[in-house]
Amino acid sequence: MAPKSGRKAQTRERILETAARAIRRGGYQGIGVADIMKEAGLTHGGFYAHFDSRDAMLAAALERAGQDAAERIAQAMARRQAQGSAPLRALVESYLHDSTLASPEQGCPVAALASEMPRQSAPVREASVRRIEGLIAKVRDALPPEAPAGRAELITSQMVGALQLARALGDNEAGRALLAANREALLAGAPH
Amino acid sequence: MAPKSGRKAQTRERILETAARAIRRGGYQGIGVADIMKEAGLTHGGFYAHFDSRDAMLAAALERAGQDAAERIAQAMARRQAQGSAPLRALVESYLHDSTLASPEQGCPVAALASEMPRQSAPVREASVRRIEGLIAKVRDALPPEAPAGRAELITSQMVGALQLARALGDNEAGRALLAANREALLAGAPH
DNA sequence: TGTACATCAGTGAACGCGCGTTCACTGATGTAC
DNA sequence: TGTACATCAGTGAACGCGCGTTCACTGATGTAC
Repeated sequence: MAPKSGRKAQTRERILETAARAIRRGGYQGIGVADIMKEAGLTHGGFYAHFDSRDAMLAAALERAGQDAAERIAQAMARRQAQGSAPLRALVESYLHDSTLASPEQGCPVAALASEMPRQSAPVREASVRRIEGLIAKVRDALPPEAPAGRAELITSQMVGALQLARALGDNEAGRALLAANREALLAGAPH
Repeated sequence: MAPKSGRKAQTRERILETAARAIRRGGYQGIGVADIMKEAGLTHGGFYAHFDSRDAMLAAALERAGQDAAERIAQAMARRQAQGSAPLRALVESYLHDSTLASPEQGCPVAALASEMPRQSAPVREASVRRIEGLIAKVRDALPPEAPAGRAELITSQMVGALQLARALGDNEAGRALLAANREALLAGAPH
């Protein structure tokens, strides 16, 4: 693999960051090679100097989107934990915050893409599986060690489903009410 | 509107049923006008005698898919209730049955399409909102009347999220384990 | 019952367009001496 | 320090293809008398 610090590597990073946002905004099928290159300030012809195919780029962009979202969530959790919230509370309040309704392109790629995942090519599906497992692991880390087996899977399912349904209902009263109901249920009885 | 029993109306029904299966299998973007007409045994040119546009067909197909899925779930629930299951148990066991992993085209269109919904045209988004509300209402009907407000929204979020994540993990041990964990959690303490 | 005509559902060729991909080229950067 | 050449990242025109949509036409069905 080429060194990461050269000019070409920097350009590749820029394309990848653009794509990581684009797939969360428009879905796997919602954005084209030319769009992404243009948004990254380039012309479309250069694309294949950086990726073997559109599909290879999608897999890489998904991974990048996962890293980006994980960092953002970690920062939001840290702020809440610094103010005394328990880890699970910090996670749920961050993941299901009202502001996530309006900014899918900065949010969790699993929530943004879940129903499209089974229909992708093998490399993209494999990257999708890793993302889901990573998300479940992050939830598990926020649970107290005595939590029963399977608890992380449940919470992840509910959070992902809630965020998707809320977004489909819209950034309005209905969507926010569904989010709020899920937040409260997930936190019922949880420590501060 | 034209009479529903003529030859043309029958053909329209056939296209609609085909499309209702196709969008659950391939997503809103995964299937074209020509594909659907071919699968319905027709040539693509006739499509516009039945629908104003591809988009109008998508909205109608989503509604049809919802009716189809609602009927199937109602039948599966009835079989279980006849054997003594409480309504909620019958619903959860039907909705999250292992067999749903392999047959999205006969399943719930909300689970099949949720993450694509926010990106569709206004008519399709409106039809999507109606589908989600219909699903929540179906869950509410299965709950005992003393259930707290918001309970149907939670259960719906968890079921939709679980089915999507399980499908993305694949029709294998990982997917079935996630489904099973969610079934058990939703039924913990529920009456038979 | 039969004939002539009108209606109408479905056909298939054609359109304009946007997509993923390729490739010859350009201009900037780096290297040799 | 300067010149000549090689390397390389990015450009932009071009390709083949599939898509949604249109439309002149065909052949079957229905109606009038």
